[in-house]
Amino acid sequence: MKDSNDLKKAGLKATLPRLKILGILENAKTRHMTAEDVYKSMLASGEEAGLATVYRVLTQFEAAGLVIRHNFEGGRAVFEMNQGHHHDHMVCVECNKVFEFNDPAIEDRQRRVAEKAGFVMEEHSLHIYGMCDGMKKHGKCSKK
Amino acid sequence: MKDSNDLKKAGLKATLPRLKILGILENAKTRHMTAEDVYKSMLASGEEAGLATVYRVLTQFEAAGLVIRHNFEGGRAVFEMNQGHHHDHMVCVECNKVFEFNDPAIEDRQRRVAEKAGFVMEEHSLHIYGMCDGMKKHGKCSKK
DNA sequence: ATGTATGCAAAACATTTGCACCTGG
DNA sequence: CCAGGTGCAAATGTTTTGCATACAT
Repeated sequence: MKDSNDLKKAGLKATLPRLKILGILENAKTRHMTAEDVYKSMLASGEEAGLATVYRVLTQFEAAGLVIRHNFEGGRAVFEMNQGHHHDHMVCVECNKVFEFNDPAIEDRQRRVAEKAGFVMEEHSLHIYGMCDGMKKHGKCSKK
Repeated sequence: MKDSNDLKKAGLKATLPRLKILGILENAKTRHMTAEDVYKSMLASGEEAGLATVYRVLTQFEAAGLVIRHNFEGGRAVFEMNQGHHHDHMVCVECNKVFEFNDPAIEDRQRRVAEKAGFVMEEHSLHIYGMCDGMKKHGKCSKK
């Protein structure tokens, strides 16, 4: 659970908007939110806020390693708290729900592939798009 | 090697801009091009062309399965001819060069992961970002 | 002919930036 | 107090769309 100390460690003043955004990302039911999602959540909780600030703060948090930005298909970026352990994502094309997973075998093979190509891997992302379980079973997902 | 027949099969008239774009994508030295790349290439070969048309045609080609669109990091989409066989990508963050690879073990694990989660996979993308061999060896890549 | 495509300009988005005002330490 | 942060509005960059004209069949 991050707090104002983590912000200071990152060289960022513990301002109200930043603390608020941190809280939203930590307590969100959906761990993966767009900048707009965060912005709306701030407004909803009666907070003065500008969308530009949300973007600025999220970008700073990303640089500080506090959050991770993902570019899934569909144009808008989504952000999630960085929990320290790498994982990949499955995204439901029906309800947009995001599922996390980690497969050591895949991670290992990726390392090998990069190495064999003389490639210095900095980061990697694996996205699986499809239809989630809820959609299959009930004809629709939570969101749709 | 696709031609006007493939366009007709896709329900698209064999117009000059479409044939030209098809040719550019097939013969490009760099298999992965942005819409702007294609547009500039058309102008360079003395073709009347609008960027909007390039986007429209590429989108139609994608829908027809003729080309594949990728959303790498960095905002702009890149397109490549669909050669029929799925592959993943390594992108050099220095020179933007794109390398293709295919690892059966990874493909297999992905299928398993999705299956175990009750997920009906429609597509998947694996992107490795890092520094390519040329960059490591010569201090710079072709493009930079 | 005639339904489609095209080019241009304007619109639509997501995201970033300039700037005057505000605020945390 | 004062550097850094914020909100707002305007700018940016990419992709999409409306519309009158041009083209393939």
